[in-house]
Amino acid sequence: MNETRKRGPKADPEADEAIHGAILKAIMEGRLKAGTKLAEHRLAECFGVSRERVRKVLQRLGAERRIEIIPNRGARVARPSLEEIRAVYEAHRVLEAGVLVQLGQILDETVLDALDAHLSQERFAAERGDRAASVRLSGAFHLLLVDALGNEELSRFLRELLSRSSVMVSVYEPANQSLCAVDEHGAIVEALRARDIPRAIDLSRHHFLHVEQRLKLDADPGEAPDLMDIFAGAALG
Amino acid sequence: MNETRKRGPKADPEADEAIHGAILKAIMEGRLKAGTKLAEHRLAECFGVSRERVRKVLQRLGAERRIEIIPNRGARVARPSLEEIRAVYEAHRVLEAGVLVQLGQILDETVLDALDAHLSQERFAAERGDRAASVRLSGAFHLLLVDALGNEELSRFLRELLSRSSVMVSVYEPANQSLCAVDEHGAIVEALRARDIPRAIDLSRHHFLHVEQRLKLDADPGEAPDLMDIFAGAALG
DNA sequence: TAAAATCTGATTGTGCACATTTTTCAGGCG
DNA sequence: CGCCTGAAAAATGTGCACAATCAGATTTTA
Repeated sequence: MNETRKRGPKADPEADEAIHGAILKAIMEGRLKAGTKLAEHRLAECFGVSRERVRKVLQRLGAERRIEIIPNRGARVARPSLEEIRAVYEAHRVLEAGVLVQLGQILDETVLDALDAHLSQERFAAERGDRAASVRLSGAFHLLLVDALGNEELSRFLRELLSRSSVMVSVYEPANQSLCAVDEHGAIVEALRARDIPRAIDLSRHHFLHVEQRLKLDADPGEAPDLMDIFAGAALG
Repeated sequence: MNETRKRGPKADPEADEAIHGAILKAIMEGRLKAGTKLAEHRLAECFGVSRERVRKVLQRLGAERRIEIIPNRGARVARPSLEEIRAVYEAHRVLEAGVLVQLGQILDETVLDALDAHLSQERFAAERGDRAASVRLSGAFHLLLVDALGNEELSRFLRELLSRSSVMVSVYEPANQSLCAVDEHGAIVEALRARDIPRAIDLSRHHFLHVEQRLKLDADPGEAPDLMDIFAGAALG
């Protein structure tokens, strides 16, 4: 009785979570591009729920800075300015420096092995030329670093930053450049294995500055996509 | 015409912001203690607004992790476990390490002077034995460090962490101990002035470990305070 | 008498109707 | 041809009524 959709006015926190996750996933995967309008009634149709439920989820996404809500003008996927993008990348860079310092204190072989395993996946994706996988794994590398600390607060903050930069990629990044050079990730892991934290920080720093430099501005507004297509299979799933 | 309360069903984003700010301030100042029930109808009375408006604000505070919302059981001020507290302090410590690294790159006399001025205030408050001011200034010191970077993301994240630790203080900190020794703050500034970043990081690290060690667990539930008193002057202000 | 079950008052969750604002767009004017 | 004007249409914001659920008191039962 849990898998059938409940139409009645019963409390249903799972549906909220499902819709939140579906929209967030669509943003992360680039299917929802920056600036796309998120009309309440339309979304309600897509998911087959009431407008109020969509509304609540949008408010939450807004509080999480995932989307931008303008009073009386509705919600749209955040279209960050170049300044904001710089700030997000800088925040990630600063955070990672701190993470590396802390990693130097608690580093063990298990973490290093996990990082090595991840690097293999990254290299494999790069060899295949699988851009989608490369983008995903590139973000996952940095996530792996914070998750190694086992700190919920830091992990969540980085996830927030990553979800925002994923939007930026669709706006400011030319389509055919790889995001994070695998070699640079590898160098960081090497420095970590050698317990040379200052070098790891410096490598991380230049790695981010590299990525920031690659940002380019092409204010291509693009087409307004059909929400029905984007959330095709996700209706109450 | 802006200072009179508007009863009509007009859009009023300012009221939301005002209520959000009032509750947040009450939490930060320790007037709302951890675990306090935040009943919707009661709050609506306090602020003289509809229940839905309060509801929306509570949802937002929940998304910001300021309060805890349990389905069908309402909202209460978060009562973090000892584990969560440790995590928040650790997150602050890790973040500040990264901040210090970045500060080493952009540090100038203006920032150092601002820090010195702040230290004077802290010392003055400590001499007076003004505990309230000490607590406030102690948090402000760390805020000053991130704000020196001029990065909106980092500043907001730290503010979130601080608002959470301020709740913790009321739960786990014995009433009569000073929070951050001014000397430790001063030592960090000294290391910064000497451009000795590794030392600054180490000082910061031990400073936080110090504070963490001082945490004690006295699960005093306390009295249920009267919300009407707490938000006495804040009705639509 | 103590534990379990039930009932009741209070609180939270949801959909709906309506007010308000924004957007769209057709028509007229310079 | 472009631009302003204004009214219709669409979308958002809000309060209200009602349903569902929970906490505490009361009653029932072994």
